[in-house]
Amino acid sequence: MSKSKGHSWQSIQQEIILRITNRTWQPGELIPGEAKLANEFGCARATVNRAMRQLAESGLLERRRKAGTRVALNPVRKAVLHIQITRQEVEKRGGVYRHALLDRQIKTAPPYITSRLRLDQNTEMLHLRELHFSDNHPFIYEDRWVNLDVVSDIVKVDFDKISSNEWLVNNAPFSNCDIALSAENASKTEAEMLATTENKSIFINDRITWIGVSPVTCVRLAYAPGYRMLSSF
Amino acid sequence: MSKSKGHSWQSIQQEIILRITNRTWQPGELIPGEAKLANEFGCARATVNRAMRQLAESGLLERRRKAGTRVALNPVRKAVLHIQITRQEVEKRGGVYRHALLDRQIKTAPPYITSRLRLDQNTEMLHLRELHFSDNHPFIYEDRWVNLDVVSDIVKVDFDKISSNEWLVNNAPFSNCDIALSAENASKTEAEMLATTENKSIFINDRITWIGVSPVTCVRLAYAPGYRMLSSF
DNA sequence: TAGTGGTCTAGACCACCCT
DNA sequence: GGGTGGTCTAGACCACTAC
Repeated sequence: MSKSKGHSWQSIQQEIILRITNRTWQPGELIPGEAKLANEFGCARATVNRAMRQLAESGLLERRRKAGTRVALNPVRKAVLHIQITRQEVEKRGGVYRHALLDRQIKTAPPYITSRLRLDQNTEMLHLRELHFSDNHPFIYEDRWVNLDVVSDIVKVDFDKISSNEWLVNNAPFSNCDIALSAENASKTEAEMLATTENKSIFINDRITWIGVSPVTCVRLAYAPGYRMLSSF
Repeated sequence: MSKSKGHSWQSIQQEIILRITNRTWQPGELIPGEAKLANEFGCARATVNRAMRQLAESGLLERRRKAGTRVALNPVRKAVLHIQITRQEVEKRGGVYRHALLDRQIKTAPPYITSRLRLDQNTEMLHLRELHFSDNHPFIYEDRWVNLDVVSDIVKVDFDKISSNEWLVNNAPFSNCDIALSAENASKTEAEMLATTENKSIFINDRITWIGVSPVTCVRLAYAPGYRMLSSF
């Protein structure tokens, strides 16, 4: 009964996890309500609520009003990806960061970009191509389109001094982001950029950021072979 | 001043996001404390706390006792991956799911497995190889090792009826999970399994689950070409 | 319609850590 | 030392939904 004066929501959460991994409470089973557990643990209902709410958010519990709380039967567990600026990603791995601007043009965006961004065809956008290095080895080849209607200041920026990635994060707030991770065979260009061979398998991170319903930028990151994106929960 | 009787934590959160995207509160800037905002919004401090705490968890704010709350300068944004059983993943995409057991043996695990799982060398483990189909096309080729010390019941299961993935999720609770996503060129075996050609780029999901400090299972999922893992925030 | 979770309040104490 | 966020409480009302 764990009469352990578990007066913090973390300790209550631990106890709940214990009973699930214990199989005291089995998958699919209805577990006691907030009031009952608050009583048992000798704490306020809000404290139990905080513990259980977080477990429900992470997918381990399923809660419905009136129906009560169950141990999730087919838990959709949620893993967290930490999205940070490339410089920080390199430095966190212990590398020395450097970036190079390859190309910078204001031009009409191709239809496959404008349609994904829900912009009119023939919209003028800023197109950037950059290379990010770690210890002087190519790490990421970046191909980016920027919506000038939202980020008009960007035309004045000197991208030899700061990467577009870093400038945008600091100067172009966004509210939403769509991410698609995939694997592709390197094109000839990508292979040259990343100092590898054509058709080598590379990790692709396609990202679109939005502020409200307006697209801010759309970027394709091609990682040098061997990259592993880590996550845990 | 938004005198809009914003009496829910969600509406307060929206207002905070608005002021950040507005640049009313700029990156790095100190924003008013909980008490002050509670006063302004006409709600309890706990309500403001709930709104800001969640924004801090998602990386948009940085909070420290005494120092106050700032708009994150280099926000480490957190995207969420939804990890679900393969059958659900296929069905959610509108496909008809089927799986096939290719191989099942209890044998000594190779060192590259035991060392990752922090198990003794020469530990006997259950090795499984399975194929998951979507609309009768190969979707995932799965290579799995299971720790029999933790999941001893598994030796009795008939994996023609249920995939190891689904059985484990329902019967072997875990507390932690490490995920590594990468891109690799298909080996000859993988190419045959996934009905593609050797060296084709495929998306790899390497996963280890733990219960406390004990490894439960370690699995390598190789997705058929064209797979995209989606996420957003 | 009754029971459950979701949320809000007003107040309180505490841990942390900047000044 | 004092100001800030982190948390807990006891109570309340509401929304949803299984029954």
